[in-house]
Amino acid sequence: MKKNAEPQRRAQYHHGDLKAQLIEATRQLVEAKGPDHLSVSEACRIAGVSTAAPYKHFKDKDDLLRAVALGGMERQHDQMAAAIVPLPPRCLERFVALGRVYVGFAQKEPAVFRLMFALSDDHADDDALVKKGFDTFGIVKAEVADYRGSATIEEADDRRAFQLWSFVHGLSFLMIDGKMAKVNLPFDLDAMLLDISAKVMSDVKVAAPV
Amino acid sequence: MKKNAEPQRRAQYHHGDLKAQLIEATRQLVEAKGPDHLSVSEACRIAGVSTAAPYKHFKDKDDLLRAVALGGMERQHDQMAAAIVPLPPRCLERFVALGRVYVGFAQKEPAVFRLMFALSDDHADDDALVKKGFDTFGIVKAEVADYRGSATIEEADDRRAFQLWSFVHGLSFLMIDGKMAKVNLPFDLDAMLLDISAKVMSDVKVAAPV
DNA sequence: CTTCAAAGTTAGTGTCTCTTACATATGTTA
DNA sequence: TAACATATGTAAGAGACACTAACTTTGAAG
Repeated sequence: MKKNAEPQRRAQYHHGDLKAQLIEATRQLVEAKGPDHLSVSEACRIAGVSTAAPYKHFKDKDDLLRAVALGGMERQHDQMAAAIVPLPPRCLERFVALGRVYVGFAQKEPAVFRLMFALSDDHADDDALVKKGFDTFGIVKAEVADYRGSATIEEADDRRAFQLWSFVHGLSFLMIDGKMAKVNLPFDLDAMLLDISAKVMSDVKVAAPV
Repeated sequence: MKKNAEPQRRAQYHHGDLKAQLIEATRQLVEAKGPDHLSVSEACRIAGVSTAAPYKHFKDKDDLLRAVALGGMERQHDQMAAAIVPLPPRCLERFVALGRVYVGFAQKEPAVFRLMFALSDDHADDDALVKKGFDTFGIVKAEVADYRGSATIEEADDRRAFQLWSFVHGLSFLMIDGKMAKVNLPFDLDAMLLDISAKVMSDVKVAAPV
């Protein structure tokens, strides 16, 4: 009854792409069992390496989880950036699209989504993570200013962008926590997003279209 | 060099109030180190009992953490219920007060706040947790209906209450994640809450005051 | 007083994270 | 091309932890 299968013999001593594969294996495990019940050992088993291998690539378990979180932030950012490209400028539909992507990401990868915002202490020290979050928020801020017909972001734009973000952020958490089911809303996400966007942007003086 | 101090000799064999004290010790540890880096063993050390003792009161570690979460939800609920008592009915200030308590709780007990919404899978099976969350949301719904001058909650009230909840929920998470600092908003919480309350409730036809 | 259940303890088992020392591959430079 | 430095892997093990099994103490009920 040998307990380990993979690690002893591989075609090549070097794995070739272990770092990326460890991140991917961990991502799957996080999604399957949650961040608290995953073990680095198990990710090693999936990747087919010894349990000491990860520590050549990551400082510790948290460092690995942070890499998973960063991957999530990049996917989220890219999806949001892509969602607004085909839409005509200066319409509320652009905010709806951003919100739909944000919420959709949380639903597709709930555990990663939580991870992106959950490891607060270590996150604050991770420059890549902070920067990526800042970039994503920048998309929203730019949209708010653009809706107003301006290329420069004013203080009121910050406030409105933050309101939009808070709303979809909270909405995402409540949805993946299953509060929706309990609360029993006859729920149309797009309508909700449109409604909230209109309300948040209701104090905007829209400049005459170009 | 004996490593353990307390467990071997206590005045009484039975602790008397171990369950409550374990919850409190765990709450402190969660707040100090986060849910991933806390150990039941350490909580035992604080409470002065052996490491096997908790399993007479809790099924496993998650069960203990869930008890901590439930305690948090009770405190949050009670604080919210108390906050609106002294305020005159049917004014936006009541929503501001609710939001202030919600966000304030998240700031005072950020780790517990996360815990209340983070263990989704197990949470859904915990009737006490689900019920308490439902009760708290009920406070908001009742306020929305009352603001409208009605004692019965309609579908539009559900929607508005959910919007308010989503907003403060997201705001809370963003604040405790330190996004505020990065985003650098010259931030007045009360003004923000009043603004968002007014916007969310802007489609309410307020009945003539009694 | 006896009995019993509740609530502790001790002594483990198996798993986990992470370290240390060593082995193997890769690229650079003499 | 040989030698070396560096990157990346393994094996073995220390120390902590979650949880279990079997035993002990205590208080209460009959």
